[in-house]
Amino acid sequence: MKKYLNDEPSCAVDYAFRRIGGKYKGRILWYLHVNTILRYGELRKKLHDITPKMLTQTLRELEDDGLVNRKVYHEVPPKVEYSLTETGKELIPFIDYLKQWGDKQIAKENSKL
Amino acid sequence: MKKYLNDEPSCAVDYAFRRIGGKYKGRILWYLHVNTILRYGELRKKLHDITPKMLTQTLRELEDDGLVNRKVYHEVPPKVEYSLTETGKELIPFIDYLKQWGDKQIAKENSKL
DNA sequence: CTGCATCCAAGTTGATACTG
DNA sequence: CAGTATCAACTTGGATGCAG
Repeated sequence: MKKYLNDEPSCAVDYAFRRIGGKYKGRILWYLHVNTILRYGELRKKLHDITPKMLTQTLRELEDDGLVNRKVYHEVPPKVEYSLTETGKELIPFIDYLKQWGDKQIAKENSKL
Repeated sequence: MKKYLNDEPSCAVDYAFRRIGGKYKGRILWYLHVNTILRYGELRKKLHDITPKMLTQTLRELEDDGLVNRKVYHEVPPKVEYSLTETGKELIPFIDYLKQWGDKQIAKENSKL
């Protein structure tokens, strides 16, 4: 994650956006909110249009940012579970709100057709 | 803006993210929330690191998405004012929340140094 | 003052094949 | 099962100059 330092009052808004602004981050956080715990393969199925590379990359970024936990089971076959951290959970109300807003906008668009 | 249609439950989250996920959109919405009305040049000063091209481009996207109003005064010199639409205002609680979260995270990071 | 046009650089995502 | 590696394509942002 890039550095970010300036004296703008909205600095924090920008900061937050960069942490959750990836193409799939919103959806991953949402799925982990709804399901609490998901394995790598389960996330892959839910995000049906994601490549393994992007999924791994995105999960690593979220992990580095302290938003998700990664729990590895050293077994055969391997098993890795992902879940929200406390910090990640703090974002849920916000994602909830965003989802409601999105639903509303989509409904509005459909009613125009 | 690209089409987006699938049957995922989190569809709306993704939809919303694409509408406010640009590099400067969060900040612009925030400034328009705090100041209510801003002229092109004022926004440019506040977003001191933005180029005119990006500012115009971003404002057009927000306008097309129905989040900001653009009011042109046909005078010399020209004058253009931007403000939030009703739909745009609905995003404010969300941006507020996000800002608080961001401030908190930044404080946390600083305390670790 | 408020932009638009052009060209280019950088960053982000995708496709495909392969591994412990 | 859960990833990595490599390369290509796409998207976004920046620099500069000009215009109504």
